[in-house]
Amino acid sequence: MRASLDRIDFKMLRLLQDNGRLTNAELAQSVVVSPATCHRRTQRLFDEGYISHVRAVVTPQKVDRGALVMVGVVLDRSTPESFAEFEKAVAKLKFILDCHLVAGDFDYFLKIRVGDMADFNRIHGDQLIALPGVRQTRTFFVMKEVVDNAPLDF
Amino acid sequence: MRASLDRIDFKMLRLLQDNGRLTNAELAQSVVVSPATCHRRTQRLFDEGYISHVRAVVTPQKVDRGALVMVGVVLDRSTPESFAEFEKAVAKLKFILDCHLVAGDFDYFLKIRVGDMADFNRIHGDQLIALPGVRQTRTFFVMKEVVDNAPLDF
DNA sequence: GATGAAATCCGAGTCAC
DNA sequence: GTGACTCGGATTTCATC
Repeated sequence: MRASLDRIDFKMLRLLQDNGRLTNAELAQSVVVSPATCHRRTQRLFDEGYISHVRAVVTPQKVDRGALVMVGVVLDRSTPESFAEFEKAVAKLKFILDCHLVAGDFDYFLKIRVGDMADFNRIHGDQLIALPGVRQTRTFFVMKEVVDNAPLDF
Repeated sequence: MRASLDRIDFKMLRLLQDNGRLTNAELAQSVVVSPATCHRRTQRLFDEGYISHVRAVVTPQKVDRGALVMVGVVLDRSTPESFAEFEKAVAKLKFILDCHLVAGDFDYFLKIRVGDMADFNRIHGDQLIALPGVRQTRTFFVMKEVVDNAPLDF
């Protein structure tokens, strides 16, 4: 089997990233191969992990998750155990969309979606500062989402 | 037409968010309605904007975009014109996945994906500090992606 | 090892109720 | 909201290169 992607595979990836509902027949037409070949290639993109999954993107504002907040977190101690404990606890909080260990003034950056500022303040007091090992947090309310989760450019 | 979503609609939204490739027939079974009803409800979720689009999620590491960087940006001036100009320029840079206007120590937060640190350093020098009105940037390299773009919990 | 044509099967989309 | 129907796409097989 071919080791990497050719021009057609990349085009398929981009098309599917833009529209995950494309039918195999449409995709085949767009990249000018037969439906059978297109189907096999698409399978491969999934099987080999180029596409991890397909997601219907839900509009946050429509399901009462219109408020976005970025939070910088500093832990008490910078030990592997401390990090592990924090990360384990974060995974359970479903309102946390991103959690990244970073180099710089913070240990972690969180991206959080909630209904509104009141929600966030309650959650912050109840759940964020209660996370294991948290020394301090810095909250950045998002006032305008200029670009959110743009497609990958490759 | 019903003004909001019932329990079945919410379940469909969650299922489609988890797997955008679900067939209408499968979805209908999962929520225990007929395929015809399920089809109409799904249509509505799209037509009324509950689902904005469907995306195949491409694995960044597989397409040489394995490096993630968060960048805080401070502008020279806090005028609407300055903001508008900055935002317009940001929209053209495809390696910027998120750009949010925030309240706090920064004006904007960016989330950026590139191939590696060398890529980022070149881009930072060439394109980020060259963005209109940028006074300073603070870079946070992501050392570990604990959670990235988790599904929305609603 | 990959391709396209053809054949089968099954779901999407529509209509009447 | 359901059931039935038609059409077209998904998926497999197979011959070919």
